[in-house]
Parts: sequence; C-alpha cells; structure tokens
Amino acid sequence: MSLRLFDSATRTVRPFEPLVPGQVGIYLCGATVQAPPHIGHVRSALAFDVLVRWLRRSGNQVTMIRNVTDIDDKILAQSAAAGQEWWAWASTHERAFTAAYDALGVLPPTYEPRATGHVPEMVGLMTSLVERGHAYVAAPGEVWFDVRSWPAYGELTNQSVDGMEPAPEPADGLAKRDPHDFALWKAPKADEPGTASWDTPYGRGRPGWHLECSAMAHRYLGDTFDIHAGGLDLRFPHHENEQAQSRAAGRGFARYWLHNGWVTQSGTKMSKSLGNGLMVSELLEQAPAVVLRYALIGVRYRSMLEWTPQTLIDAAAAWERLSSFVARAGEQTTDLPEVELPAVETPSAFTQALDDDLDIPAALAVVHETLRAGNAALADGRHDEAAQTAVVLRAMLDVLGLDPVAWQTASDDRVARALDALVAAELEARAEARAARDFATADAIRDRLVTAGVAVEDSPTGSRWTLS
RNA sequence: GGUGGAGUGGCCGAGAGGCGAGGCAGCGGCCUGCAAAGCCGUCUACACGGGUUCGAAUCCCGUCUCCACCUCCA
Repeated sequence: MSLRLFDSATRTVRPFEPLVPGQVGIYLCGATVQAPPHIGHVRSALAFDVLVRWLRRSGNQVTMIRNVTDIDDKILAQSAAAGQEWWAWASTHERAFTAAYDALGVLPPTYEPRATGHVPEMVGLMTSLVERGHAYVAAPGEVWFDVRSWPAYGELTNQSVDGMEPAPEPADGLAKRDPHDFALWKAPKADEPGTASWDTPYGRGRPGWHLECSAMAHRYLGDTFDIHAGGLDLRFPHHENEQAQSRAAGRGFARYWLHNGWVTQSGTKMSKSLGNGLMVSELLEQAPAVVLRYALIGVRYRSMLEWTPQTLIDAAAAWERLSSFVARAGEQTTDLPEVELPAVETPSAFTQALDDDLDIPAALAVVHETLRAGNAALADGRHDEAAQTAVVLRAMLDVLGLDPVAWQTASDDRVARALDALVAAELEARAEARAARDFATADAIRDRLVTAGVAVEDSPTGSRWTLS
C-alpha cells in the first residue's frame, strides 16, 4: 500500500500521486507574525513536519515552502500601539516562531519566503487578474477580486456565494460589486507609515493576505503543485480565495488540500482572539521540548487535540518509557548506542498506519507494542534481541522526529565526567551498605541522590542512575 | 440562513459491520531488603431512541448536545 491522504477539497481519502513521481511540492501557510506562537501554531507545523519526514522516508524529494506573513492589519495596528516600526514588530515575532519550530525539531522548510519580499510576484498576479476581468480597481491602491466573475468561487468549501452571510460593507464606503469581493490590494490608511506601501500600476498600497500566498506558492512551486496545507480555519476565506484568484489568473493550483485540526481546551478552539492560547515558551518551561512534540503529534492531524492539564504528564510518562528503554538496551551491548541510525525497515503495521493519512496514533500503538517486547527481552536477559528491537524502535521514532538518541542533550563533557565519578562513588558506598544489610545507610544515600535530581534503579546487574 | 466537524471507559485517543488499538491513571501479582524501573494479569466504553443484519461503537432513520468557518485566525 502507498500513501493515501484526506483531500479536504473532495472530502475523501485518495491515493497520493505527485505530479512528478518522486518529487513532492508542499505549500504550508505559515504564521502571521503578529504575536508569539501558541501550541496551536506549532501543532500545524509539526503535523506537516511528519508528512515531510514520511514522504522523504518513502523515497520522495520534498520541496517544503512555509511562508511568513510579515505585513497585515494587525501587525500594523499592534506595532503602532507599541510604538515600534511594523517591520521590527514582525521580525521579533518571526524569531519567536523560528525558535519554537527549532526547539520542537521541525525540519527547516526548503524555503521560507516573506510576503514583503514578493511584491513584484503579487503585482504580476494582480495585473493578470485585472486584465482578465476578474479584478477591478475601486480607488487608487484599492483592488478587489470580483467573485461573481468566477463561477467556480466556493468550490473548495462547497459553498455558494448566495448562501453566505452577507459581508459587512467596507467602512470607507467604497462600492464593491459584491459584498463578498475580497481585497487583492489595500490602499494605505492615513495613519499608516509610508514604509508599509508599495507602488503598483493601480496605485500605492499593500498586499491583501490571500494574494500573498498564491504569489509565493507559484514563485517556488510553479503553477500547479501537489499539496497545499494549513489550519482548518484557513479553508474559508483564505484558501478558497487563493484558489479562485490563482485559477482565474490562468494558473493551476494545489492538487491536494490538507487541513490540520486545532488544539482545544474544553472543546473550544485555542486562538489569539479568544486569548486562551498556551504559549510555546510557557510550556517549554514545564516539560522538555521532545515531550511537547510527542504530545502535539500523538493525535491524528485532522482531529481536534484536546489539551488538558494531564496532557504533558501523559506524554512525559510515555516518552520516559521509550527513551529509557533505548538507553538501557544500549547499555547492554558492548558498543555505545550508535548516533547514526542503521537503515532498517519499519514494521508493516507502522508503515500502513502512516500511509493511511498519517494515522500517528495507530503508528504509536505499534511503537508501544515494540517497546513492550523490547523491555520483555531486556528483562529476560536477551540483550542482543533487545538491542535489535531498539534499532527498529528508533527507526519508527525517527519518522516521527522522536528518535531518543537524536534528542539526547549534549552536555559539557567535563561536567558529565565529574558527575559520573561522584555518583559512582555514592552508588558504590550504597552497594557496600546494602551488602552489609545496612539499609538505613543505603536508603539515606539514595534519598540524597534523589534530592539532587538523580534517580536510582537497582537491577540484578547493579544500580543505574539517570537524571530525573 | 449556508458549509463542515464532533460526542468512545477516570483522562487522552485510534478504529468504522464479527477478532477487546494504544497511552496515562487505578487495582492484583512477579521481581526487590524496601523502592524504582520492567514484566504478567485486570476493572471501568462507544450520546439517546428506533431500524437493518445471524451479528452494529461501526450501516439507515430520527432526536439531543457540543464545536467551528462564513470578519483576523494554525
């Protein structure tokens, strides 16, 4: 079986066949960098990070584009309120997003275009729409897409213009041909800085959000490309508008549409406007980044992910089991655990799960079954079998960006050596006390280590320790 | 009004006509000086009412509840 994906344009799961076999182009709507990222934002990046990893593992060359929207109404408004330049505001938050992606192990996109760097491409697309009669100039710098001129408008989200809620009339009183016409270009408002406008054949202004994404997608992926991805909330109007304007301009567009679900709390969407967003930086203070990653990819990408106070605790427990098995299996072999992961087939049930529209929960079930078998082998003293199981386990976890060896924190060698010697001395003293059946002393040593953050586990072959 | 999604055991969460997914927590056991870790076993399920079927969490009809998009949103 090969990869099947749920295409939200047709609302069906269908076989994924790239336009050019072996090469996949993906455009993911990235962030509007107006505020620091919450976990909903990074969930989207993580979901499609696993898609990229799986496509590459399956032998494809993947071009991943994730844009940065670095100019829009809110960036202008918020930067002004903060007394900053809009581009400084955008830059600050772009760095926060990059830091969050990096911390969580999101592979860098092939290219990460900024909207402001693609004004000529946007103007080109807009010009083409005006010339073809699908857009009109309402005032200098004010260009709108004419939804009634494009009969297919609404096809992506299965809606008709007549069934939609009437859009509010624009505040500036400019006449739209239809209330649902959307802005391709926006004339600057009186209080907006001159740096936020660009000259076009239709007057000075700044790009509308939808135009940006179409222009950047075409710039890096061509007229027709394989996958357009983004959050479920972008389906309408953003993605509908992107598709309409690109097709109306005579370009093709995405062949598959993938939409990720939200992170919810008590069933309600986490969002900037509701102010219930849990910031990535905040959660990274509560748990290691890999645990947050585990928690955010463990639910099917298009299901809602219900976040509770228990979520990180559960993920931490599961991660601890996985990583400690890989560590213990490695300790039983003569060699140290290989950092380089040997090429090995993943179990077919795992492969089938990911091929089934990235069913990560089912894939994780295979991971945990493998883990249990590995732990049982270890408990039985079948060390070679355990070591081999660890390699298979790592191969699966690698696809999910969760290979424990890759996540091992590099520590200062001198510190590690000193700690190693000190703990070893403590454990030796404890072993002597235990041998003398002086358990009070043995327990006192263990308590002292635990207080210092060193967890001790006894086994028939001796005691091992880990940082807790 | 239009379009779409959801309701599974204490919690999270897959599955989508018959073989108890999985994780976390709980309970019992093994191991241990005691723990920890691990292993074995185990208790709580498919919103409600009908129907189809030998068999329904899964299909059909109806009902209820919740969420979302149609304005900026991952």
